[in-house]
Amino acid sequence: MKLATWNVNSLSVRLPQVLDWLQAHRPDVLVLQETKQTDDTFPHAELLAAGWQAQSFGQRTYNGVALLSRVAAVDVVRNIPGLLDAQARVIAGTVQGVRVVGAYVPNGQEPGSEKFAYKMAWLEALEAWLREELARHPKLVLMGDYNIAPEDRDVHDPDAWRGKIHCTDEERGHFRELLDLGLADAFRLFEQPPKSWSWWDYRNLAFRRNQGLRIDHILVSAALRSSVTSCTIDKAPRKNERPSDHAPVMVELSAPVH
DNA sequence: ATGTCACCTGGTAGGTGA
Repeated sequence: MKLATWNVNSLSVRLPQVLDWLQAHRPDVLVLQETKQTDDTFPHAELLAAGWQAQSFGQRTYNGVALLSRVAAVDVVRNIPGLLDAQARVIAGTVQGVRVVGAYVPNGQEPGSEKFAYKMAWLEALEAWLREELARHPKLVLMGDYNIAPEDRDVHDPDAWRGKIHCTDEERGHFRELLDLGLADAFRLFEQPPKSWSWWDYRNLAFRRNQGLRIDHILVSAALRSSVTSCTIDKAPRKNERPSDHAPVMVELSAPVH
């Protein structure tokens, strides 16, 4: 079973690339972030024609998430239950016996800002909900754009980024709390090339210089950990014309044990 | 390098968010 996450920075702009990528990799699940379009304009027909069903949770201009799967997702949840949130950031569903949570964690803008406080509160709520969700669904994958670089090795220039957004101790503390729920960072279950990033700023020729951060992650529950056979970042779409600033991250599971 | 991209409003540019 292949599952993937991709912040597409506008699905209406990136739909051709998403369709190409689906055809090339044929994942069972792909969660999208920053679709930036409302559900009434979501491209269900194009995706269905290619073989993927979609659950979308969009909004105008900002945010927006979707869950694409070859087998329809069931028990679909939009946003974090119990959290009053005007922003569309979470879509969850069960696909082929695996609970899939797709998340677009708030950016946070700058430590000390209101947006940073929102990010911290949002992560608290995510952790509380996931604790319950894991009890209900031991086989769980949490994937998306976390807007957190967990360690210095996930940052192209750790000294320059120290204490900056995505790299603060508070954000990294929240990432560790997610791991403490029993989740594992699938990417780090394997030896990986050094300087592996999932996001490169559009500015400063950052991609050409490989100046990026690893902020898109796939966390797997303890029940799934031993069935993970690979986890990779696919840089190829970042080389497209008009790319997203993020690359897809993909995980492969051997047939889930029932 | 405050260096780009996407989207909005409101208009042929400027603001916001990332």
